[in-house]
This record gives sequence, structure tokens and C-alpha cells, in this order.
Amino acid sequence: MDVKTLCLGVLSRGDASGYEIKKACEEGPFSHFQDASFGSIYPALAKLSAEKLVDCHQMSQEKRPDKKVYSITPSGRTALFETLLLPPAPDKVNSDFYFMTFFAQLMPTDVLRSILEKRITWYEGVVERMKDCNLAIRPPGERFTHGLGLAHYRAEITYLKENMDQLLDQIASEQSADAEIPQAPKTAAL
Amino acid sequence: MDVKTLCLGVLSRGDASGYEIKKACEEGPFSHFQDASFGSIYPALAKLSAEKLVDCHQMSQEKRPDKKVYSITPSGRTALFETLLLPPAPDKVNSDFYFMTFFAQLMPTDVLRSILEKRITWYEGVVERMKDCNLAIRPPGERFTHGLGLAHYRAEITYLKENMDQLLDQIASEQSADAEIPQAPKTAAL
DNA sequence: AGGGACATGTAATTAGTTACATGATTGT
DNA sequence: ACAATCATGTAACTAATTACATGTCCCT
Repeated sequence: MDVKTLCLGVLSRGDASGYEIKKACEEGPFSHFQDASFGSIYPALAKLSAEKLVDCHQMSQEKRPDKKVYSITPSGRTALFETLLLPPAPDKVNSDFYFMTFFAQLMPTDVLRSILEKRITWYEGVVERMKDCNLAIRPPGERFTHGLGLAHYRAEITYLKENMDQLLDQIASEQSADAEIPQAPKTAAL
Repeated sequence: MDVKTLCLGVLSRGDASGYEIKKACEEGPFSHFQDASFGSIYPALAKLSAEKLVDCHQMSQEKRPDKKVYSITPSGRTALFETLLLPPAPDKVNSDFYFMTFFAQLMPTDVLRSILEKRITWYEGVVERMKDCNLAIRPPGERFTHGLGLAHYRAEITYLKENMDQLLDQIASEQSADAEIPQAPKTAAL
């Protein structure tokens, strides 16, 4: 989703500064399917402000730098509703991890094993942190999306655990056989 | 993965033209986790050619335009191996669909239902097409990645089917209750 | 004294997409 | 006649990232 709509989405849940919006995308509830950097968030908030889709009030804090807290306006909410009515763009998954596993047979088994284990550990941590958050207070869409993410991560962990040893074995045996038959096919099979 | 490495990956499986590389990303085995347009593929192939990582030979065809068929060179294979040894960049999932389900309670239930049903139908089609491809002839990494993709899609389909009616019901009842309590929280809960 | 969290913002750069330009052949 | 598939390539554009600039407080 474009950064402007992402900001409107975060602000629809309550007031926030640019810094806090970044955190919501990094660690918060949006971290699993959205991303944005300061270099895109601050200009997006400035534009939303100019379009009167958000209000901004400066906040002086003791022992902390001043911050600008943004609130969504009624027209901002309308803009968010309207975006939600548009057919969603197809998901764009760009995964180096999948690319690597696809070419697993070209990799040394120790590097491959390390990558697979890191992925499992990472996702197990994600699942643990997700289980800890209090969903009771959240609206149904958030709970649903949360459960969908969990289902996805759990399925990936299960598959990786059940199949990684077999993959590693197959590659180890193919790589020793490769010494005898070092031929690549001349035309790609789709 | 950057388009140059993606091209090397496709060419490592056999010779191909720019047009065929595009097809591999659109319909072929890379379609689930990679994307690239002509505007990035053709310049990438030109650069790879200049760096001698691929060879190019013109092919005249009857009743078809000429095509340029690219082959990966030994140094191209080395470059691909080396990229595969680098730690993979974290996955970048940018999903409008997840964003929408997150804000499901802001959407009319009929629009939401239609989006959920389209997603299920789309993924069921993907799974059907994936089941049909002959994996016996493919290397272990490709089989593994294929199974991982299938596991993910099946988990998502299962979750959507098991939870969408409940979500729709919850939203329908909340929306009628909203008429009585029209208050938004003032500060976001992460 | 050095790093990390807090806090905002701009400028340079990158990496891609979309649209355009061209043109034959095949199917409806 | 019109769209789709095959086929390559460039130019304009977009949307983002990264690096830079600035500064405080807190912890080790």
C-alpha cells in the first residue's frame, strides 16, 4: 500500500507522530505486510496535511525532542474508506529466501543449513511475539489478519522442519554424483 | 532479488530470450516470489552481456520476429553462486489484501466478502496449476520451494475458509452497534 | 566516550514500472 | 477488423531507500 494510505491507516487507530508510524511498520501490527522509511513517511504526512486529510499539533516534551502529533480528519477517514473500496493490487512478494531455496542445489550444504535454521528461528520468534499481544481489545479485522499471519508463519515453520533434512541429504548426494555427470540442459523447461 | 541475478538464475536452468525470462517470472516457476518487467529485463541482459556473464546469439525464426537467445557463461555461473552465498535480504511482502483485511471493520461487508472470495478462488487456481507440474525432473531445491509455496497457499486457503464467515458476522453486528457508540480512541495501542 | 532511543527533515540515488515505438502472425 | 502472442528496446516517470544533517537524553 502506498505510504500516504498507510499513514492514514495507522492514524485511523489513534494519533501518532511520524516516528511512531515508523515503529508501527517496524515492530507493530503492520510489520508483517507493510514497510516504510522516514524518507517516505515525513513527506507523506506533509502532503496529507496540505490536503487536510490529517491535522498536526506540535507537542513539547520534557527530556525528549518536540514532536508533531498527527490526527486523522473526517475527510481523511473518508479517503481511507474510499481506498479500501478499490480492488486491492496483487500481492508483491519479493523473497531472496525463496530464490535461494530454489537454487539450493547450487549452494554448499552448510550455508544452506544455516539459512534454513535462521529462517526457522526468526519465524519462531515472530510467532512467539505474536502470541503475546492482547487481541481481545482489537477490532475483528485486526484479529483476523493477525490469525492469517500466524497461520502462514506456522505453516512455513512446519514445512521447513519436516523437509529441510531431506533437502540437505538430496543435495549432498547429488553433489557427489555431479562429479560424474557435469552436464547442464541446453534449454529451460518451464 | 535484483533483476540481473534473477536473469542469471533463469539462464542457469537453460538458454532463454528476454521475452522467455519475463514469462518465467509471470507464469513460470519464479512467479510466486519474483517479478520483473521488460523495462528492467532488457537493460539487465545488456549489462550482463557487457560484463561477459552471459552470451547472446541472434536467432532468426520463420513466421516469428528474430530473437536474442542468451546463455549463461562460466563467469555468470560463478557470479550466481557468489550471490547465493550472501545472506538473503529480508522478505519484502507488500500486501494490499492484508491491509484491507486489517481494516475489515471499515468496509461494507459485501465488498469485503467479494475480496475474500476472490482471494480464495485465485489461490485455489494457483494450487491446482502447481499440482499439475511435473516435479520428478526438477532439482531438489525447486521441488522444495514448490512444496513451500504450496504449504503457504494451502494454509491461507484453509484459514480464510474457516474464519471468513465469523469475520463477516462480527463486522455486521459491530456496524449495527456503531450507531450507538461512535467513538474512536485518541491514542493508538501498538 | 560511545551507542541507542527519541525526534524531524532534506537531498541524492536507486531501482524499478509504465508508456511509447515498431512490426509480423495467428486466431475470433 | 481487432485482440493476443511473439519479440526488442528506450524514455519518462514514480516511488521508494539511503545517506546526510542536527540535537538531546540515558545507559554502560
